[in-house]
Formats: sequence, structure tokens, C-alpha cells
Amino acid sequence: MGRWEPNTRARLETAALELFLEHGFAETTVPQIAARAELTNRTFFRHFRDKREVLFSAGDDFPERITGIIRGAPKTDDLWELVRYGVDTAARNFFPNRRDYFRLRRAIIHSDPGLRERDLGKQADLAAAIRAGFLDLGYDDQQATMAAQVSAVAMHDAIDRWIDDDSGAPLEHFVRRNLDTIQAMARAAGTSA
Amino acid sequence: MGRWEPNTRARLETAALELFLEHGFAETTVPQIAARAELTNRTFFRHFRDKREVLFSAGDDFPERITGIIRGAPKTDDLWELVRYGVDTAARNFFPNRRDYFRLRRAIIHSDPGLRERDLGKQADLAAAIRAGFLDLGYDDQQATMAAQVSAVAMHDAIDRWIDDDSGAPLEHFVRRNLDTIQAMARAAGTSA
DNA sequence: CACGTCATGTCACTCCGTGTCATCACTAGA
DNA sequence: TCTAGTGATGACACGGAGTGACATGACGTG
Repeated sequence: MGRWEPNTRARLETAALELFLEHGFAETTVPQIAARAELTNRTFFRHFRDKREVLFSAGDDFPERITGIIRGAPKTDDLWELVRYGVDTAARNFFPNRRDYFRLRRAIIHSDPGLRERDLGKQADLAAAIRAGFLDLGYDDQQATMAAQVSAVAMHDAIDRWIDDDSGAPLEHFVRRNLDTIQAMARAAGTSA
Repeated sequence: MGRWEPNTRARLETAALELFLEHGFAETTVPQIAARAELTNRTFFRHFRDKREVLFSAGDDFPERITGIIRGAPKTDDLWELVRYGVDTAARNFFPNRRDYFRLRRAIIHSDPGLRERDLGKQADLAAAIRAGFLDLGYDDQQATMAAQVSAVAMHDAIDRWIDDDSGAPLEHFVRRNLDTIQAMARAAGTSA
């Protein structure tokens, strides 16, 4: 399997992260990253489709995993309960407890419009996978799509809050709170007027 | 004001759309677009920050307009009602009745990953503007963020369905239906089990 | 009619990303 | 031990995106 240094991908990822933190994303060139990892320009693009992707390859398997979670969910007709179960389980399993790393990574992503767009793309991929899972369970297109989007939105925002929070609350807490907020909104509708 | 042909931007936009439809987005070069519009490469980038943006400049004022809509909304404490009002009003006012044009445009966007990401970026910009409007009205961060995301998601998906629908139903119909789906989900939670 | 302004043109340049072929370590098999 | 094959990397060339700096030329103003 590994004839050269077998850590090629990892070496490129850490080299990239370091350089992005030192000089900024836009100011870092791909040849610089490759050089720090003792590789060449061409090799970088064999492992990552573009310069942005080097920050996102960690979540490559999220779509499959979320599909697995939904498949393995306890049987219920309650779609909202299924959403709660799904995001909660994902929150418990997807994210290692390295908040400081995520904070650095987010800082880089927020610093560049292109990275922000790529991040949104990943979020959309996740939503698509969730939707596919719901469709598989027999929910109709409309329900599956909306439930998936709500899930993805709640999760994405929760990660943001979790990163900024220093109380030690787990990610699940923030996801649930987001879903509860939406639910409360929808339930209160038509009540006050 | 106009010394040359005064339609520079519009000429570039139509030239780009035509070429994208003829040869595909990736296969079309910026010099080609500029040439068809009888302009130069450099002028293209003075009007659009990159090749993708030429397909999106039409919605540049959406964020301001949505903020205006929320500011001018009838007073209510019912956030969900406010969401309904906002997306409904936006649906009525933002989109001209050129479904065929939107269909072509969407076909191009769906054909290229980069364009899809840019599209998601625009959706996020819209969500941010909506959130700002809600914050302005005094809602807390959590509520404002979730309500804004729900609004943006409902709108984005509604446009998709509206484009594909041939019954002549107006865009508002699909937005409302999306919101109703979410509301029904949230209200039914805990009912069936 | 001289002047300033502003959109466009011209030119040169860096960097991203790709196609193509060469290299070289390791493995399998005789 | 030799040899052929495999697969990851290196070397090289190239097109296209996007930018900076300066030139041009039409228009309004005094």
C-alpha cells in the first residue's frame, strides 16, 4: 500500500492549515503547501480537487453515515421525532471533542468567500443525504425535503454556537435547542393575534 | 452617463447566457463572452467579480428589499406569521413571471458545481438579511436565526417547484405550502407515538 | 477650447488546475 | 534472482481565471 511516506494526505492537510493560519488562505499558494509537505504541486491536486477542499475532506463520509443513522433509527411515524433522533445521534458521533481545532478552521473559512461557499456546499450535500434517507423511509418529497433542510440548518448553526460556547455543553444540546426553537415558533403561530 | 453603448452589463449577461447554453459553462471562456458583447476580457471583470457572478447579478438587491419588507410588515408578536408574511410578499414581488428564463438559468446552474455553490451563497446572503430584519424587530438571536433559515429554505425550494410546475400556480403557493409542511411536522410531533 | 472624468482598451503577470509522460519503489510470479 | 506489472509521485507544458498599471478617447463643464 504505502511505498513512500504513507501520510501524504495528512501531511498536505496539516501543511495547508498551518500556512492558512500564518499567511491567510488567499495569500497561500498551492506550491507552498506542497513544498511544506515535501511534495509537488501536482500531487496536491491528485488528493484534493482544489485548494479549498483540503479543509473539508474530514467530513467526506458524513453523507453515508447520516444515511446509516436514519436507516437504523427506531421505527416511528413521527417525522419530527425522527429529525430529533437523527441530528442528536449525528451530533454525538460525528464530532470529536476538538473545539479549538474547529474554531481555527472556522476562522479560516469565515475569512474567505470561496471557503464559505464550499462550506455551504457541504451543508447542502448533507441535507441531500438526509432527504434521501427520509424518502427511503417512505415520506413524500415535500416532507422529506423540508425535514432534511431543517435538520441541516439546525445542525450547522448548532456547530457555530457550540464552537463559541465555553460552558462545556455538548453539541447535542445546541442542536436540540435549535429544533425546539423552530417547533415553538410553529406551535405558537396564530396564538397571540 | 452613457458614452459608449450604455447596455454594457446587459450585453455581457445575455452574451454569457447564450454561450453557456450553447457550449456549457465550463467550456465557455470569459474572452468569448466579452467578444460576443463586443467588449474585452478586462471589462467583463470590471462588471462582475468572477465568471459565475454574471448569472446572479439580477438578485443583487434582494437583501435590501427583504429588509424593507420586514421593516414594513404589520406589527405582530407572532414570528411564524411574520415569516409567512415575509416570504409571501417576497414571492409576489421579487420574481417576474418568466418561468422559462428561470428554467434555463437553473439548468446551467445545476450543470456546474461552482455555480451551485454560488447559488447557495446567495441563498445564505438572503437568510442573513432576513435574520438582520428579525433582530431589528427585537427577536433574540436564536429565534431570528432559525426563522430566517426556515424562510430562506422554504423560498429556495419553492422556486424549484414553481419552475417545474405547469399548472400556473403562483410562487406564493409553493412557499406557503413549504411553510405549512414544516408547521404540520412540528405540530404533529409527539402525537402519534 | 482646454480640462477633468470615467468607462473601456492594452499589456503583463500570477496562480489555479489539468493532461501527459517519465520515474521509481514495491509486489508477484517463474 | 530476475522480470514484468502496478500505483503513487515527479517533471513539464499549457490554457484559462482574475488583477494591477497605464493608455485612450468620448463626454460634460467652465
